[in-house]
Amino acid sequence: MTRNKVKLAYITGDSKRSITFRKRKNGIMKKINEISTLCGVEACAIISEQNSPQVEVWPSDSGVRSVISRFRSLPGVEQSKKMVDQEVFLRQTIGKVYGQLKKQRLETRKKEMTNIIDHYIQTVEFNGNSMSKYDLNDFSSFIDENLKEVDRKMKEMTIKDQDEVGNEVGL
Amino acid sequence: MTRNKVKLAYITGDSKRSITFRKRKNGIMKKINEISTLCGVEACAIISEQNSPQVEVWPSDSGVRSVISRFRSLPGVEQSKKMVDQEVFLRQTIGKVYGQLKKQRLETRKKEMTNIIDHYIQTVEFNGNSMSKYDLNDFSSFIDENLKEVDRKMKEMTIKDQDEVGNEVGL
DNA sequence: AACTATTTATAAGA
DNA sequence: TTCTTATAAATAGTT
Repeated sequence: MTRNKVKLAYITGDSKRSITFRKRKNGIMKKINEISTLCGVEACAIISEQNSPQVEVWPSDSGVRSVISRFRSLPGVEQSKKMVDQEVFLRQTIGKVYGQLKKQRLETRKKEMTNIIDHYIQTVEFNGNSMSKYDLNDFSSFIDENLKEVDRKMKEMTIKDQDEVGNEVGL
Repeated sequence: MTRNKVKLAYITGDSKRSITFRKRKNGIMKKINEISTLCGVEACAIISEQNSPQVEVWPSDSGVRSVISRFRSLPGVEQSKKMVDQEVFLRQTIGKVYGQLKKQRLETRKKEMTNIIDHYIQTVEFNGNSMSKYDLNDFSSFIDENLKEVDRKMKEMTIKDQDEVGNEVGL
């Protein structure tokens, strides 16, 4: 897709395939986060590791998801209108405490993800095979990359602007 | 991301959000298929519909996935080498019978997806809520779009070349 | 891991 | 809604 157009077929070169896998997996995870934030929907991707039964799950932010989920369970509300309010409120709240949360966020998110993945592993049979193994390594690197960008942006801004940063990074 | 740069925050306009949702969902599904084909991995995305508990699952082709899955369960093989052979064989075989399958493919794929979704719904609790409803409408439109492209390409080619088409469409 | 030349995705507009 | 098009984003090959 760039220096050359790539033919849509299995990449036989191990090194080339690994690089493509890592790049594209990150791209998909980014887009999962984006559609979740932009459209207020729950979304995740499940991508197996190469040459192993290990499975990678990328959930959208679990806090946002659980709020949306609880909101949806309210009986008889005008959901589409209220959802907007809920979202606005959620983002403002997150923005206000963002400074405090920043340092703890990496560890917290890892734990959330571990819980979510455990939940899947306990309950999902994927493609007919029970999932019994998983790997958090790639989550970590993806998170690290995102946090770097967030930290850079935070340095340029005042406290007053931080709820906007919260939005930008899809928190 | 194009005529204007879009801010990563919830889109409050219903119409705009719907359009973005549909476009981006298709984009993600396309990329899921691509990474699956390019890297020989199992992949799927689970995206909820807006304002509803309905869930959309886009599996990579279930036939390919089950073959890969069975291959992986073989004990003590050099998986990375054999996987290449397996993939090549799989693609050639699919290519050879592609002409025959073409007409039945839409219906078959819908059934496969129904089965997969049913499997998820029976076994997954998603975000703490049991998933009990789903919607195949968007699958149909996505499939229809793809089939259109496939059919167009098929008309330009001889039987001899069809295994290549099989590759191109990620079959 | 970082860099760019290109391809691809997509927001607006028709 | 579908198509078009200008621009943003993703990414293949390279360093």
